[in-house]
Amino acid sequence: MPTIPPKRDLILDCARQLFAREGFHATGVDRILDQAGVAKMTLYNHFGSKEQLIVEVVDQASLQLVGLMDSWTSGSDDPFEQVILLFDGLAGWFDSPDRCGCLIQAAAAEFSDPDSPVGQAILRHQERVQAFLTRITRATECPDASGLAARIGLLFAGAMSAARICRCREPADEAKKAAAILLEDACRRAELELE
Amino acid sequence: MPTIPPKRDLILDCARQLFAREGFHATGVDRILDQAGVAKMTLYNHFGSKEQLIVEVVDQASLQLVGLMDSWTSGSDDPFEQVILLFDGLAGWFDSPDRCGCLIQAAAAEFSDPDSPVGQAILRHQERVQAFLTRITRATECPDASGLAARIGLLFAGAMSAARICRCREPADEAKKAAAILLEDACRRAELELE
DNA sequence: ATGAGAATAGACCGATCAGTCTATTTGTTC
DNA sequence: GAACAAATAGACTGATCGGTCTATTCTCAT
Repeated sequence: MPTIPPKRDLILDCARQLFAREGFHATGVDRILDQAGVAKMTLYNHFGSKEQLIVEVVDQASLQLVGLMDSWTSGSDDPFEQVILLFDGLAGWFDSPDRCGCLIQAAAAEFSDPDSPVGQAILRHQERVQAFLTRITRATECPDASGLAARIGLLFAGAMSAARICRCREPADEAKKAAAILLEDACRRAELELE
Repeated sequence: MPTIPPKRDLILDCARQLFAREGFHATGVDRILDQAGVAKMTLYNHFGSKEQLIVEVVDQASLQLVGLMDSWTSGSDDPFEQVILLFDGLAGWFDSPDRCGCLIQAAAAEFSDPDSPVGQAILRHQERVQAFLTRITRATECPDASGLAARIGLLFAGAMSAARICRCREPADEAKKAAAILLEDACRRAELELE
């Protein structure tokens, strides 16, 4: 017997797909039950409410995305190459046709109250991403690594937002160019200051 | 008698506020009617359906935003200064406490079908913004003005997306720095090629 | 004053919403 | 085989959804 019941993961997976495709408010609980082939009480015994289910879906999606970012960049130790790999990975991520944008951005659009449970989950994600990017930019040894990470994060978020609309990899490719320029510029300035 | 009935604009305004604050699916038609103090048939006589109302709200929000972008940048003819003014304007825009992100991004999150009427309105907005930014970057006389515009557009979208979560002007300020670097870099490369 | 078009209140429709409850069946472990 | 927890189907609740309909009132130009 698995420590985590498979039914629970099944519900989580189906909910994630439906939420991503149709939106959170537009997806009824019954639709999730149909898709998962699961009884209503099974869902409510596991999650208690639709809101709690959404929180867990958002948290799972966040961990999955940050995990992907980590695996994309694991091929190199050089921060410059890592940023390239990061946006290449993102571009590949958006190549899959069934993908419709970033689930966490969608959640942020539908749940604007930062004090709500869902809002808190979104904030947790934002911190995870920022911590990850800062870990990369700190290796450049240029000052203001967190500022540089924030700017690269903006490109990352912008690429996701644009990809939701155009449904292609071009935004990620364009963001890669921009991120490379920002990183190059930051390193150049750091060298100038050292002289 | 005004050519455009004031009741119609009142509905449009209330709907825009509620959609921005609560989301599109989460906002019922009745809530809009209460807020506007208007009878149900008045809304349906003017717009025909909730979906059509959403389309008009999105279109109005798009025209308003592009108009703002135009007014922010109208203080200068220099493309470099215009980009600075653009992100300064955006930062100021997000300073108002009642603002919760970009309505068009929220619409893109909730209506993922690009063929739907709402999806079409979102695409129209994207084209408007891209055309506006390209008009600015073309004045730099550097090659790939549209690519540069796309990259600045990513920063713009990223700043909006981040501001929805952190509810502050910092993302726009950070995006301004990044955009300045991108623009500077593009001009520098153009000069190098001329030599 | 009258006729017309716009707006009104509010009942009403079937569908769906999130969530609860019960009674039954299943699968696993002693 | 007995016991127990997990999952099942499905009826059910009250509320809300988007949308329709009717009958009445308001406003205003003729």
